[in-house]
Amino acid sequence: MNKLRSPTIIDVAREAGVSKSAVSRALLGQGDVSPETLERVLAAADLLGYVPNAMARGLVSQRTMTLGVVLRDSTTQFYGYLQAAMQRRAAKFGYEVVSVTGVDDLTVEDAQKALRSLIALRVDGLIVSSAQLPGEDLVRYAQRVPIVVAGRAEYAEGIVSVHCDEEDGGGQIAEHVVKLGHRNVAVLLMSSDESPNGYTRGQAMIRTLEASGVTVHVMELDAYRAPVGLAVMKTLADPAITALMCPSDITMVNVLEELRVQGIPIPGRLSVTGYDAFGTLAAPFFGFTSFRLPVEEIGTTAIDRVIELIEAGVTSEKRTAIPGVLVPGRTAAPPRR
Amino acid sequence: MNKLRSPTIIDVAREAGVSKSAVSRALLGQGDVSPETLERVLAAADLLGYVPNAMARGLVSQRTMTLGVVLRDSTTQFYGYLQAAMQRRAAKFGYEVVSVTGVDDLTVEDAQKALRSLIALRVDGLIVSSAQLPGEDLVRYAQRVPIVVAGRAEYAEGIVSVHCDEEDGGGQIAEHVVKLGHRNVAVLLMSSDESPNGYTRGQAMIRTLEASGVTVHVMELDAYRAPVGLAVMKTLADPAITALMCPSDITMVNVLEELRVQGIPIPGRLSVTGYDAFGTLAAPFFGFTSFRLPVEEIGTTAIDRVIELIEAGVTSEKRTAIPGVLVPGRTAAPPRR
DNA sequence: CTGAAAGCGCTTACAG
DNA sequence: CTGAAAGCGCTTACAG
Repeated sequence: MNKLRSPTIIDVAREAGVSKSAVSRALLGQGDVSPETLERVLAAADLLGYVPNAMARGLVSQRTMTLGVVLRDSTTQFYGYLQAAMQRRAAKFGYEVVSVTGVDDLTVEDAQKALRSLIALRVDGLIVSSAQLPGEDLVRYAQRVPIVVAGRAEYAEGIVSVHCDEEDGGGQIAEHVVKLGHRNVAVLLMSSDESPNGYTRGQAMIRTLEASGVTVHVMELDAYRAPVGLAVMKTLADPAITALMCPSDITMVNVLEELRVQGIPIPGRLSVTGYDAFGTLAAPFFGFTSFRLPVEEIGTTAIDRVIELIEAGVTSEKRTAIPGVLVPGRTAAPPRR
Repeated sequence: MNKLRSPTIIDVAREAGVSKSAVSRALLGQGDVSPETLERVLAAADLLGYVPNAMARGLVSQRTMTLGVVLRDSTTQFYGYLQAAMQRRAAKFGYEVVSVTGVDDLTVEDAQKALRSLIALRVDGLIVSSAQLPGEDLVRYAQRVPIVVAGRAEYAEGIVSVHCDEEDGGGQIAEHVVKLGHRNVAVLLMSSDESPNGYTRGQAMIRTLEASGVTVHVMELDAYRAPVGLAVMKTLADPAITALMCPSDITMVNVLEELRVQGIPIPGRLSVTGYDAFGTLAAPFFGFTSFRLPVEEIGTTAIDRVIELIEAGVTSEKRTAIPGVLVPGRTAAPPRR
């Protein structure tokens, strides 16, 4: 555990018998160096286990080739998938991705702190995926560093966003329920504070159902993980209701547990739908009727946008809504006559 | 999108009408500053939206107060939970956590690249959670920067590790199966290359079963997500076998799907067990019989160890095995007579 | 093709 | 309590 001093460019230069300028050029592969110098530098660097100090490098070059990502909560699978997709895409362009995540849920304060530490690291670009951060906080920094919001639509001045087309998604899954023949449907609606996405998709469901002449029973919900007992009770109390639409797969699992405990047959007595359809809950075994969020494309596109911003200063699109895909399953079926 | 130059300490100094040394002292809160200077500096910094350049700061102070984390694959929930736990703990000590993740699966090469870029950032400590990275690669860097391996036991010289007590875990869940009365049990065993943890826990299951006089049928598996069709077929072909033990919940879900398609009643014809028991698959709705990995404690302890190493140069324990807890569920029951 | 010099934005002794 | 100076480890014009 004796802390060895990390070798610097000076050490490499001494070992190779050249100047540190030569080492820098050789390692960067830019500027001219003789083949012989190149070889000696490479050998010396390897021998010493030299890893260039990114701070010193970034300080002078004013570029870090690093993208910062603020994640709302890494325990939610969406963020894990997003992170992976971003990393994969960024690597293609030679950028590194470093991320800071919240725990349980990122408070506004946490998110601001995370944002600041990423800015302190002077990342070349920032991707924010946290519903909580107010747009104004972003605007303030967006003049200095390119910022892209991933996972929700952002309307603040000068902020680019990439998100799922919730209008389309909520509409598609509601249409699926309509086509199955349901005429009385309960919808669990998220509060818009807690989840703008959940709210938007819920409203889209409601609109689509109503447009088809379906009677809609709206039940409000505070959070994806909020208790659903009451909503389930109210749904079952009305024998006319034959389907229950949830704002997420997590919520759906909670609903299904309530129904299981009460011995309610699914989809016999009640059809149930979710939303998300990726990760472990998307396994065929569960057979959840859901709607797949295009998490991969959201990540990829967010990276593309931020790199456009970094390298060209402008972006091709200010807001990009990416469509997902309906996932029919075994939890929703035509209503029993 | 006009890229504004970020304000530097010089800008703040000018605005406050003091020297940059004074600004530095005021902002760091160390060294003496008059209350008046303090106030003016704070006001100026706030006005300008000053965020200290972490690179410049790190370059001179030789400390970054940042911990680097290499994650195998952020789409696996274990890593998401680990990341969150680490972040939470590190924040308590004033450290920031930045993580680099693999995609799908981190190759040795990816992991090395990730390690190097974190070292280039001159993080104060490193936590590696990737089964693939050879111990020797770690040893090489461990002389320079404290490294802790999280999630697997590491025996390489000078490397500290924190992991689940797989011996105990495999043993406990096997004992549960024994107590239920099974006398003929199939065990899906991971290859040790793919997953040292999976292999260790599998061996522990086998040992425990055999010690109780149970007949064990070992079936090898390449990966957690590998197809399980053949193993399930072989298990069902032998009517004496009444239980099937899986190395993870993910594998278990695949097994259950095979069984569902074939219409095999669970746990009537066959009891099935998993391993992991956190995240979405741990919801009561599923009722999986499993064993909970102490992911929270692994993360917390890993952070504690790396901070000990950074601040004291030594650690209280070289290898820490943390026990998990048995989660009885509805997928395992006494065998049908 | 090469090296000496300046400078990136900070912190930290060091005088005063 | 304050500011001038040195220096962290690099890159980048600039002469040669």
